[in-house]
Amino acid sequence: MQHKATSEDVVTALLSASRVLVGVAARSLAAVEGDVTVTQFRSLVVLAAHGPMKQGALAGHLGVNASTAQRMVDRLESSDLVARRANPASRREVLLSLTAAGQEVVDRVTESRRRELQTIVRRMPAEQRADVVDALRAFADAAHEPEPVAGTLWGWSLVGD
Amino acid sequence: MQHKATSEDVVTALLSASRVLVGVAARSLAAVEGDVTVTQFRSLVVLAAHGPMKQGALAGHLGVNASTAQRMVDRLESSDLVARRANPASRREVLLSLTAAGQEVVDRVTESRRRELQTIVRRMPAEQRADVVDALRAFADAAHEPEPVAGTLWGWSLVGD
DNA sequence: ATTCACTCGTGCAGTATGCAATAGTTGCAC
DNA sequence: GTGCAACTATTGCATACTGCACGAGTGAAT
Repeated sequence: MQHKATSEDVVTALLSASRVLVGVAARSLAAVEGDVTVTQFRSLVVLAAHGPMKQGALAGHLGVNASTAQRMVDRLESSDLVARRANPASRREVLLSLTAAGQEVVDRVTESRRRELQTIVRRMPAEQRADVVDALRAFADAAHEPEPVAGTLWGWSLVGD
Repeated sequence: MQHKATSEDVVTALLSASRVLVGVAARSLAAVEGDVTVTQFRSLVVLAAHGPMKQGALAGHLGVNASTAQRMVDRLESSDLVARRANPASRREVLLSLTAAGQEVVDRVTESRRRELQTIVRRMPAEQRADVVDALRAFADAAHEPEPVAGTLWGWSLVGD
């Protein structure tokens, strides 16, 4: 069983594993669910990862239309999760940044996700963990650690970014 | 490096791998994008996997409100991807089933996804593939192959189901 | 016959999404 | 300096997704 793994087998295993990973991500977001939508959360993650940016840049990272970002930021601003401030250098730009509350949402979700994954991992025999790391690393390498998934629908920036 | 994998390492590797998997899924859906929305596609997948069912059942599988399913089916019916037919046994039920066109959409996306994963897997050294299978299987097992992810937001039924 | 549970359908409200058009800002060429 | 082109944010319009609440038809149990 160790020697004859067809790529079909691998693909099947990958699909199976992604079901789990996605379930984890979904639950971790639901866990903090304080009205924060998926897309809204994606925005928060991008801002947390890359720091303050223009609205257009955010739209680019999310792979959505500028107008979509526009109105999402409207709502995030209302919820006090994101702050708009004028760019002193150029009056036509608006700089977005996370508020403390926004940062806190990101932290809570991330924490929840890591905790749940830890729980699963601890159920695995310790000797096998090293194999998982190697295997997944090999997979990710083979995949090229992909282009930033332009225009993604899911923006799994969620899962890391 | 083979002997001391902390669960932190594993979690990190998992997060990294999920980025890849999600990217694949996103692209495979975009590839066929003929107006079909994410949610709509999820519906098609569920129907393809479990066969004809009532609207309420579909809503349950998707983890959405019955009214959401209701109107989504309205649109899928307009697009001729799903057919409503009365259940002869009980006049209060409506049975949903995939049309040929609907089945074809599912097939195309699935095919695209598998093909892309295959491409990645083939880039990996063959000896390592067996490890990946074992590792991912162990992970999925440890995760319990989760409860149908009730109320999922992402419904990665997408990825298999 | 009445009551209760199940199903589907609809109205209402809020969010997300894209395309197109508008308006203010900036830089560059002339 | 005037004017044009590019950049940025914003708004209008149309559609889709989402949940909650309510209504209507159907079926089953008492």
